[in-house]
Amino acid sequence: MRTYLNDLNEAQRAAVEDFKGPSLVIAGAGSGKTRVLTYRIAHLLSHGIRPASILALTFTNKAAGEMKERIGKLVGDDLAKNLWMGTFHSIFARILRLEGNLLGYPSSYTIYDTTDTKNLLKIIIKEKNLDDQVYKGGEIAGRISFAKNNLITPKAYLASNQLIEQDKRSRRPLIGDIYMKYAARLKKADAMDFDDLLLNTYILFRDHPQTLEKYQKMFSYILVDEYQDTNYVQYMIINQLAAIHKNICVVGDDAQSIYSFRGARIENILNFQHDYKDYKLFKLEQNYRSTKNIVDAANSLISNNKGQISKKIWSGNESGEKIRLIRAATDNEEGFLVSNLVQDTIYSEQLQYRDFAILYRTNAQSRIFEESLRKLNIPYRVYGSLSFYQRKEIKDLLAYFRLTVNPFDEEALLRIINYPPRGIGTTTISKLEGLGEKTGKRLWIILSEIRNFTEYFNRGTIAKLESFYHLISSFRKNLATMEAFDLAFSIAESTGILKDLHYEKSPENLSKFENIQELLNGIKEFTESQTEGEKSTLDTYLQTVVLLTDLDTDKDEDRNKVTIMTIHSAKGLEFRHVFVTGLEEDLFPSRLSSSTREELEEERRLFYVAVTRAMKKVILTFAESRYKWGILLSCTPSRFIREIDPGYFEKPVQMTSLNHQSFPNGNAKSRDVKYTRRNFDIKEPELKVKRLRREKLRPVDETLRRDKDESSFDFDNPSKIQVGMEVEHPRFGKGKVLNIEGDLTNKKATVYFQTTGQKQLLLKFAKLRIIKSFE
DNA sequence: CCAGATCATCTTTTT
DNA sequence: GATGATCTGG
Repeated sequence: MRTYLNDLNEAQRAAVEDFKGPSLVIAGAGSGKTRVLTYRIAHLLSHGIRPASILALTFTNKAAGEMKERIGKLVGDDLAKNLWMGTFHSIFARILRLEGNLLGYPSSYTIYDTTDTKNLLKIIIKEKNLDDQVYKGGEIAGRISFAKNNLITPKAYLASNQLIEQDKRSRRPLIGDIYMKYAARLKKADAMDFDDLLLNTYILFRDHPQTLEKYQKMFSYILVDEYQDTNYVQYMIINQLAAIHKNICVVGDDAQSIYSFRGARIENILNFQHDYKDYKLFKLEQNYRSTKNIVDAANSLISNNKGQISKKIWSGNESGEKIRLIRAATDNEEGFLVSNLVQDTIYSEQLQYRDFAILYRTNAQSRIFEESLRKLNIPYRVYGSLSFYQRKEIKDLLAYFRLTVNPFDEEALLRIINYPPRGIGTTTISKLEGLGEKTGKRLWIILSEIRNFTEYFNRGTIAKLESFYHLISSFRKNLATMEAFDLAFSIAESTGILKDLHYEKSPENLSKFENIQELLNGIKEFTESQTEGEKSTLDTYLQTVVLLTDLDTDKDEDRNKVTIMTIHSAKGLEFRHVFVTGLEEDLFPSRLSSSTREELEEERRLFYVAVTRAMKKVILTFAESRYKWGILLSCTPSRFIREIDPGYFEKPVQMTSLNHQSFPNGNAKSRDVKYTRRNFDIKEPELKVKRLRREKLRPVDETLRRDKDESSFDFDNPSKIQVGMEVEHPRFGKGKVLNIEGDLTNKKATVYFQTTGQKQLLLKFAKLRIIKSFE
């Protein structure tokens, strides 16, 4: 039983054994951070501390699940099961289910995801008759999120001169009002967004001292993972909870702070010593994961950043292989080279698919790797991108579930009131919304007394609305008694969603049908996983499902697959071989994060995270040209490649050459990869059909499109455009026409042009403005 | 009111 | 290229 301490090195062991009082664990990449956390918790448990008095906050649900499993193996599942362990959001959601009535929320409140939030904001912006070009849903959502993460309520927002001034300067003075309205609408719908889960928990504890005290006493030990990525609210809540016992252990690595865009404050970890004077510091500096070469390369990269906690990460492993750098001509070739290299390596080194990860900066890059892997019949799993739960058919069905659990959930109601089509159109819906505004009543209430509104709706419409009301009501009757799966299945069936998709067997519908099946299977699994006595009704299912990400729902059959994901989602994971792709200026580092030093340093930390995921081998790739918004443009290799000391690369690389288009003497040439013996007779039914359909839709996708602003674009006489002419693209600037393919007079042509600026762009596109013509 | 077609906008990163 | 918003003819 006590032998587990022998699994740890000295620093780890100290951090595990010394569990009283505040401690700060600075844990470099691969230094056994998770191991320290799990063993520390196991250690607490083996000292007789009750599991229910331990609060462990992790970054993903998956991390929590794995940790629980490992703790279970050390000290027994029955102990591990009762730990309070999960993400900030899921733990606080749970507390708000229990205590939210103090703030006026029922325990069946709904959690709005990002899409719901944006939709609601769009509605509000429309209602206020504001220009949706100035007030864009996403940006307003970001602003409101920023406010919530900094404990600024709508009232406080409107009272803050500074914020109002900022908004005025950005010509959006009414954001505060939108925020106020938004908060009211959420409340009216008994709903919270992601940020509310944190903000409301803070408010709950602030305004209800007896409740705070209950949890302060209950959680005698608090552990926080990835502390460098906590934001202000999270920080405040942790401090609230830890105030009595002060047995708080935070673990993190300032070099891996990559979430400032959602309010994470790297200072939280830097200031821990001020917050808890008698803190103990533990530094884990030995990297067990990666080879010497990888660790040293990562160190040489991160040393380009200024402010960090001083530490020396080192590896006692073999020196290992050097980093490979691969240049590809296009993004497509990048996918091709990477996939082939994966396959070759699997053969030559006898590896498994799961040993490989392909990482990138933006989700949009996933498609190409999917296609190229599919062509080679390599199984893969994409994480993130369009999360399973974000798909239309899934959201539709979930909306029925949500409405059944919480009929005031307006987003859900509006989503499905006419899906599948039941003759309730936009006119009716906007009348309903207008009534809702006017009377202050929730839409569901209006529906319930729809017969009183004969002056607004005609008889037919009233009948339709009433039957919708009865449909949902009939589900609600079964809510308390029926099992989650049975109810879900009967909803999917009686709404006609299942039949609809099954009836017409187009490939899209088939995949939708399968997705819905998968969702239902998930619910089935959920029903079965619930222990005896626990209710497995639909509302308990919904409570967990919103906060799940793809990462959390790993299945056995997914285990031996190549992993494709953003670097952000790769945090905390490790793979034998890691491809870091798309290493080009304006992509990685992102164009939007290249303006200030702080932003650039965060991008660099992100790259650091990417490289340190690898155990044995790192492969960096970049393309010389890439499609973006359907436009081909040429790219410059990322500065980050040059920031790694050249000595860590496979062949000496003349770094200066990276500034230019060409590459020196055979370095990492595309032909380094053999791909002659591949055959391509592969099955990819989905893809082909999809392509055909698209082509039907758009027989000529290189159509020269007519711009609305005809005065500034010379399309009345497109034949004027000639090779050699100087032209201007609204986004990419001035350039020269290189080549024209197709028929200009019929406005069906591709115009290639090269910009004259410092960057060489090659565009294939539509909108051109002539600056100087060939007279 | 609806379905299909066309337009418009978009890309960081996530709980 | 892909999604959601908007237009159009039935």
